[in-house]
Amino acid sequence: MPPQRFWLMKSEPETFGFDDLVRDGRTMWDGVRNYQARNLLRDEVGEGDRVLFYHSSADPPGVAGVAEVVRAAYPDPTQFDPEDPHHDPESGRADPRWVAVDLAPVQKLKRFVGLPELRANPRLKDLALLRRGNRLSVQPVTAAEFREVLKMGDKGPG
DNA sequence: GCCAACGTTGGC
DNA sequence: GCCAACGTTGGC
Repeated sequence: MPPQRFWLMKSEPETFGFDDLVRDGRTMWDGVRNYQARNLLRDEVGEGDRVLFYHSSADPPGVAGVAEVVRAAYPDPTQFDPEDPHHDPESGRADPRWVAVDLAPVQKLKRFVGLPELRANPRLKDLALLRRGNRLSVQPVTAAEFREVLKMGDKGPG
């Protein structure tokens, strides 16, 4: 078994938030249409990896919980569906362009860790999420960064 | 609603 | 291969 790795994945809570993941028990994390993110999903993200579930375009934005990758990359079915907003008419079933993974909830953080708080933590200064202009919907997180965010979410600020 | 940042597209 | 135009992301 490959070593467990750590990621941050974004979701818009108005569409699908961490509480929805807890309710459903499992979800297909789909709709990635960026090549850099696709390559990470396809080549690097593996079953058993741990995920910081980040609420983007949200009020407030931040990390809501921890998820686990329960199925590694497979063809994202939404790319073939003409009714789906993520439909890609140029992707064919013989050579699918986009992939999805499945996630399951591990734990909701005791306390939501908002973006300003992440920014304020010097231990997270290299977090990919905080780099200027970053828009990737899946990003690598180091084990130390992952632990740090969990720690922040386990108790009060400061 | 605004706008900065970034990716993609397409004319040349 | 360059680069302007355009679309999207996402915080504020």
